Amino acid sequence: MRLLLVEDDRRIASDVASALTSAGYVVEIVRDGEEAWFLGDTEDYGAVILDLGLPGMDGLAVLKRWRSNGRHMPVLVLTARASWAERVDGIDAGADDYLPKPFRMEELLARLRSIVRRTAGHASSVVSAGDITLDERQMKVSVRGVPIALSPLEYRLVAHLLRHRGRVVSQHELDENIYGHGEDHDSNALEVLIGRVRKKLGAELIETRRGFGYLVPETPA
Amino acid sequence: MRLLLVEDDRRIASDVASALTSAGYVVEIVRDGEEAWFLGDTEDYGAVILDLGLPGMDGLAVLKRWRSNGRHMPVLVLTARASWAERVDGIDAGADDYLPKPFRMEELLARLRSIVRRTAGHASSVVSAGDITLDERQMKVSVRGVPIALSPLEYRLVAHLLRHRGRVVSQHELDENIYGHGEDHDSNALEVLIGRVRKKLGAELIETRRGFGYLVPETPA
DNA sequence: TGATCCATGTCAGCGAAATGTCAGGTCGTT
DNA sequence: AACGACCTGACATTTCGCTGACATGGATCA
Repeated sequence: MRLLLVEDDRRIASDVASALTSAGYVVEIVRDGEEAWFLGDTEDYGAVILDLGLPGMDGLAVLKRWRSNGRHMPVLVLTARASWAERVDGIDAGADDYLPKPFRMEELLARLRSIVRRTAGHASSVVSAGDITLDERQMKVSVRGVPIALSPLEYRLVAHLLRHRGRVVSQHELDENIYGHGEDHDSNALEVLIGRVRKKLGAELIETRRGFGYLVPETPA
Repeated sequence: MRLLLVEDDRRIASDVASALTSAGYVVEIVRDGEEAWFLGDTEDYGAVILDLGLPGMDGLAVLKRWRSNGRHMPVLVLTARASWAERVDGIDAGADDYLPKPFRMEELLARLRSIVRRTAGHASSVVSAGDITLDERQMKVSVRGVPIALSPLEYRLVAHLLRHRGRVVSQHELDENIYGHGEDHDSNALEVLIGRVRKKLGAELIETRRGFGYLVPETPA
């Protein structure tokens, strides 16, 4: 799962990021409120870990703007100031949970799992493109109603492409979202994966944009 | 909005009640588990604030009986004890949020707003999938009407999977909800448990989603 | 106290599924 | 045509989940 980590303290950011990474998440880090807002507004993250006390734009303001733009991803708020007033503000701004610094990494992981689980029902869980339907709750992919068995990696590939249908997705982005950060790329594993998915779901689903990446066309309503 | 406040300590009850009243809620107070259960079962409340440690009937038991009767109003549990195990018990019993004592009144209000905001859930006393029926009130599982004896862990497993039928449940989530701790996982105890349940209830009930978790398919009505 | 039962964890090994690797192919661009 | 990006099929390897057998440990009861 892809996470956005918003934290300006480099030391904390890298500690947290490495813990998250080894827990199997794919992590993007930003240190600035403006950029955090932009990414959270335009990209899809499974969850956001948001430090208050940021340069650029206040963390709570970022959160409120996301919420008022209809962005519902789970948000875990971190803060050094552990006053109850802040907790209240955070919850009212739309935070799903709240973690005062300093914290143990295990607790962060536990709370993260908790909010991800709790808000899992809110995601619109069925996406489709062309003949293909993806049910994220059941992790089931169907072609014209017929369920197709996909391996884990194949599923992640399809899920990511369908979530971002209508735009070109680079190989690098796919790498990051499907595998973790294993920098190998003298391998064509991704291409092989694409091939296998095409064989199962039909070659038309995924278009190749030579030199740029892959595209699942948006289906006109 | 009308609230039910279940709290046997008169001092706390009146403090909370006056705070709630001045926050605009209409509050009814009960001090006894039996009466709480009766009112919660027969009247409609926007939310319930439930203290554990009650005379008459244990708070968690009250909550469980509400839930198994199909009462799904948001419930905020107050407790002096806040261990992980308690939390798991509370969540299993159907609590929407937890607030450890002592607490700030503002935080109680914030959490109350929060659980009311996400009014969505539902819980009924009997769920079924395929040939399997789970009666949560009696903690009884049947296959085509024939009761099957399950061990405590087996029951928790089945109950969790059936409550969340129709979506893939990760091994980790099962771990957390069946056992109550975090990071042991170099054991295959859960897989063994799954195997035993399958032997008792039939292999078709639980599908394996390799790499992701398990799924009890939703049965079309 | 000891015998026994039941629930549960542990372990080793099996087999299938998943995934990576490689060695050519194909296709498009210059 | 030549180059590089991409595709494909075959094969090797690794991972994952299942199973049966055994160990442990607590509860119960004579």
